[in-house]
Amino acid sequence: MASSPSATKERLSRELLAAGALALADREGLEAVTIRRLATDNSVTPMALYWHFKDKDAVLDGIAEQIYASVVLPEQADGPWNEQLREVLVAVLAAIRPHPLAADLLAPRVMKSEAGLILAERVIGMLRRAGFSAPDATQTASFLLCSIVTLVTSEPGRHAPGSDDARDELQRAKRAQLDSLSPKQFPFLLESARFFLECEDEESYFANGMDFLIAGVRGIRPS
Amino acid sequence: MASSPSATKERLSRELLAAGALALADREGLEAVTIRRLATDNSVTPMALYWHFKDKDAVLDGIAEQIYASVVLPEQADGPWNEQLREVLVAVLAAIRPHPLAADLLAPRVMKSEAGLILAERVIGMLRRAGFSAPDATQTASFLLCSIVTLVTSEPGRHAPGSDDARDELQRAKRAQLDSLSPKQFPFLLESARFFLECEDEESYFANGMDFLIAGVRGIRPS
DNA sequence: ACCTGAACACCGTTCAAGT
DNA sequence: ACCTGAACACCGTTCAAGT
Repeated sequence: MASSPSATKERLSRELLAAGALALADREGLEAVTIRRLATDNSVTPMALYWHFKDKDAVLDGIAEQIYASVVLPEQADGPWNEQLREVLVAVLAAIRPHPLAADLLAPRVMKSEAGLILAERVIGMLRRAGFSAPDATQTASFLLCSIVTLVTSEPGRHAPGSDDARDELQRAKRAQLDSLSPKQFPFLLESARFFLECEDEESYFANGMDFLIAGVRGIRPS
Repeated sequence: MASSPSATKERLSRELLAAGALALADREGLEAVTIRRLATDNSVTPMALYWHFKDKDAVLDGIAEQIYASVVLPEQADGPWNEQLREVLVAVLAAIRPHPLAADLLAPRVMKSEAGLILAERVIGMLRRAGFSAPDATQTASFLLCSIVTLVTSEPGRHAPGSDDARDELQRAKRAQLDSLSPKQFPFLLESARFFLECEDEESYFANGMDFLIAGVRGIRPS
């Protein structure tokens, strides 16, 4: 059951533990990420983790750090601000999408890792050059990054953790609940029910989201 | 220390408990909301709560329900879709703003309360009338509601729980971290540091956010 | 219907101690 | 430097029992 049950007993390390924690979160959700669970998965005492991390929050910081570090930022180039911005946001989205169950950690932790700082610097810089004041660029950049996370965490039919059976069960319950709504009071919700339960076309969902965000920025951009 | 230490020993009830839970979350944050803590605050055994709630998650559902129920939806009127939409989003924002520490609960729980369902129905309906297809209206409505939450949870300088001293300490630490960044590598971040730490003009922050969202919707709206 | 008592399996964390 | 052992204070939850 160990997440990396290599017979070669490797030394523990911050990076190794963080990688295991991320993998665990991806498989079983964030609630499964527990000091004690990580310990047994790494064949070690719970207290061993406290050598590598200050406390549990630092472990979660480590998970977030890994995801931010996996963002492959496009080369700095010149071109229309909106195209540049889009490229960066697409890169962030691509890094977060593989980790829907860990994404809840990200928003409050951008400024807690080198990779997150680099990302924030980049986005703020782009907005500044696009004409935003310093406070507006700051707030908009922060909101944009959170929005990418939201796009992933609130995707309809996001695969929850747990066994397939458990998920089917939950899916059925949700459908039953929606279908039982009064057609007089909730006509649109009834029509929308199936689109809440699963995302038929993920690519167009995310493409729409990106378009929305770029349009939003354009809308409040000082001319 | 009880949250409602009324000498008149009232009977427990779902609503009373949920109200106490929300008040507690507002004061001390969601981590403080614990079955056992609620029990002692209400001078009762932890197990007493299980009569009124299936489990802890149901308690959290109760908190979210209260916030959604506090949304004062504007009268249904006809007028340009964007003005109508704005009014509704403003109403949602007004309901959430008083509860920044509980807001993290809201996004995944819209469809779990009557008030949330009414809200979703309303927004989807508006988007449908504005020309959106059923799937697009569903996804956009869901994203919009999450975005209002994001606006509140990621407001710079959002007041964290804990004593004033503890917060000042945290604030100082953050400032120190930001100020210590390399000016060559993070020029924009340094310029932005103060705007991360506190929001100088809350009203313009939220007004900007609303403008952003409406512009986003306009941007992806089918003509 | 509404609440208590005792018990269980699980947490995060500290502190002293080992190598 | 890196890990263990024992212990503490806290969780959520079940089950049987009381009124």
